[in-house]
Amino acid sequence: MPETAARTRIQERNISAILDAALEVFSGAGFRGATLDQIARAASLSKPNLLYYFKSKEAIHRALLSELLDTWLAPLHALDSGGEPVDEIVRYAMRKLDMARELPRESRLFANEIVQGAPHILDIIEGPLKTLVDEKASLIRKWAAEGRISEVDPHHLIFSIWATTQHYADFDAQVRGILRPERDRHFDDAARFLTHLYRTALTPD
Amino acid sequence: MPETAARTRIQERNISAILDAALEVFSGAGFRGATLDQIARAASLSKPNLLYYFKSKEAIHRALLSELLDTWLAPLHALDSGGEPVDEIVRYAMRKLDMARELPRESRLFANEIVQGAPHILDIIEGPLKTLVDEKASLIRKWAAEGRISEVDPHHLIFSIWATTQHYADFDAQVRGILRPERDRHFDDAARFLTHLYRTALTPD
DNA sequence: CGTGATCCTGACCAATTGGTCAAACTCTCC
DNA sequence: GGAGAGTTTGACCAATTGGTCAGGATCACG
Repeated sequence: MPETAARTRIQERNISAILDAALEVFSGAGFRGATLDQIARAASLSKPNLLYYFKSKEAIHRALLSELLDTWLAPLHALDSGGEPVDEIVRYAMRKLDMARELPRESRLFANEIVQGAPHILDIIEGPLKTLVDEKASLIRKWAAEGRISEVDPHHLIFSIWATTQHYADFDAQVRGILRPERDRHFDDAARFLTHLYRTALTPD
Repeated sequence: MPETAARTRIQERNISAILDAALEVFSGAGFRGATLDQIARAASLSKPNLLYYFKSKEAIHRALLSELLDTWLAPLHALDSGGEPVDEIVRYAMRKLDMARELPRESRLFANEIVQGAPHILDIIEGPLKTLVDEKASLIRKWAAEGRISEVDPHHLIFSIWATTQHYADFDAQVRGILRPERDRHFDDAARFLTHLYRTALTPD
């Protein structure tokens, strides 16, 4: 665990192996449900070797969360004042839905964390995340004031987009259990449904 | 842990104290994150005394889930073919939102379980729950075929109602963190937003 | 090749956890 | 008030868990 700025090839490889293994384990079991042995096994390393790179279980978890936060919030950052408002919001929802499909482990990592009261990231939620959301909420409110989308509460609009899209990653077990024999094209169906939902609700008059 | 049919007053009191304590602890920490000591403390009982009433941690968890399942699905059961379709569905969403407000622990109990792959209730999801949902989906499809609501995928409509309403219980920490100083009337705002969302999306033409 | 830094491991540890058990206590009901 | 069922507990246990440590293996580099 040397604090040198540059990383050895070995460090590079092992640290990313650990983070990947940790993502797998933490996202499937939550912080407390995950064990260092599981992570070590998944990373093909010995437990003491894990602790050579990260000084504690918490340190791994913290590193994971902060590594992934930017990725996770990128789509909201990309919500731009440039385009056509309704399209812009629908495209945001679609981007989030894509992320639920392609990064389900990341989604579940945050879901686990937040369901249990967000003990490790409350400061981020109340700080940078709140700032970002408030900023985008202003934009949406402006669009509504200009009559370019219908009058909706921007915060709750954003929450509903998070909820409906992340649902397909976080509650995957339930979705699959209920859609059972009807094949795996359910992300396409979800995309169609959500597009309709938000387009009709946001289009003015 | 006598298997007698009728329950002593003491059994009555202690079993419900245990289930209430377990709901508190399991919903806040997940199955694996919860400990018997925590539950025992919350129920004001000794740990061996807990295990006198339930023979294992799993048994407590199982009892909780099955006790709460009916309550949890009642609103969907109540979705009736009688009323005006759009009202009926919007009222279903409102009932679910009320439950998120009044029974957040129950919501988080199920959320924890499902996020982690639903290991203890997969059979219920794939069995009775799927049956119920498929049945209500048929009803919704019928309404759409009759032109009384717009053409939407009924399964994804139901998922989106679950997602948007339970979000306020399951991700409460995040919602509160972001809405921070803006007071606690956010359930009313959510109700208004969701009513608009589903009413506009479901009203035909 | 050698040497210092980096990397890795087996053995070990203290704390926690789910669970057991025999003995003691307490309630109920005749 | 006493007998038997029902209730409670302290002491205990084996397994698991997060974490340490001294020493050995391996790498980079002059």
